[in-house]
Amino acid sequence: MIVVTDTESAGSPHPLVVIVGPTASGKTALSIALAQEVDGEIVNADSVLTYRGMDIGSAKPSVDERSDVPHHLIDMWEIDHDATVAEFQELARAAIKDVTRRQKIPILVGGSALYIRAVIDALDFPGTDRHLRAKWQAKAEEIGPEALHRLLAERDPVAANMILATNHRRVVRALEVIELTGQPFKASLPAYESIYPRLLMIGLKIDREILDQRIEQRVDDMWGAGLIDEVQRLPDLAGSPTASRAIGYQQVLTFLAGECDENQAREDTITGTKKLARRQDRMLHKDPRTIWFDYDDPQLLDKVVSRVKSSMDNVG
RNA sequence: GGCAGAUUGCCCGAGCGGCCAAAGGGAGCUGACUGUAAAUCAGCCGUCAUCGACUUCGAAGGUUCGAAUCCUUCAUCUGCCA
Repeated sequence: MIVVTDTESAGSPHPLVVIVGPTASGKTALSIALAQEVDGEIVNADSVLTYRGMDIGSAKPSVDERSDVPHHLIDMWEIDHDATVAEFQELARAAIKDVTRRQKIPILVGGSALYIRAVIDALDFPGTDRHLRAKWQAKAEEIGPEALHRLLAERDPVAANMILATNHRRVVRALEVIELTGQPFKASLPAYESIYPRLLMIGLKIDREILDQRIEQRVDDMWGAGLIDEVQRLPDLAGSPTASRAIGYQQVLTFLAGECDENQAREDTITGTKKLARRQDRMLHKDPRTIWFDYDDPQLLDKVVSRVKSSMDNVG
């Protein structure tokens, strides 16, 4: 297991603060307010915020908000960049190191458990190879999913046992990794043990009914703010394998392609966002390290600030 | 006012005498996850429950061994005629 060395974090009085919660739970507001209180800097852990030009549909913090507090890993990629967790992991760890070195508190903010865990836990990604992946994808279409799964079973019975044949994407990925590394595909996530010894995880808890209302409101606001225009200003979006999948963008692209009407796209965005938020929430709740607070607790900021401060006092 | 057609579970929608608790889809709930994760996939989804039992297909009656499916009346909605 990788452990961050003393000079990087362990001996530092600065913890790594992580703020998690489903989409529309108020992470952005909390993280900015917290950063101002404790002299922190924000490290984004959201895959869509990394893209330049995707502002409205990603609910990206505004330029104003970002001028109050330094933000890292936002707007760092062009639309046609293939996002990968492996690359993100490296950049995020480097950003945290940099913030810590400057004696500021890094605040990692995101809704995807995999992205958060990629940064804070001992995950080692084998990387990707476009050609290998394309090759296996083609193979999948050629011989069909069952045959592909049988191939996987020959090469790595353990992985095949853990991956359903119907989950083409994971089967393809497993075959890709096996060929890339020459090693079996490790198909299970590690324990919830951070490589950052001074970790404080804060979760925002929100009732689903209220969350749904906020999502509806948020999507309506996005429409009013010109999400469709934004998509039209991004000619590369449709061809991008990762950016085009973002909720809201995906639906607007479908509308612009003439495959549904505008209202349908708006409604699909709402339900898509609700599903996303639920999935995020369920996954996030499995992490036993997270300390949960009500999203609308009037003392929220005070409580979180005092957690952060007490974790700093406890040094040594 | 006259003629024709509809009414199915949270929503859409198939079913047109037994094989129907009722296809399929959506929504919802839950789970998996070293990947592209705002992705991908799986299970559950009338009620209670172990096989099993019980209440459903606009409402009320009727025909039949047996009805979501046939008949009658009522209610609501939709087309054509006035």
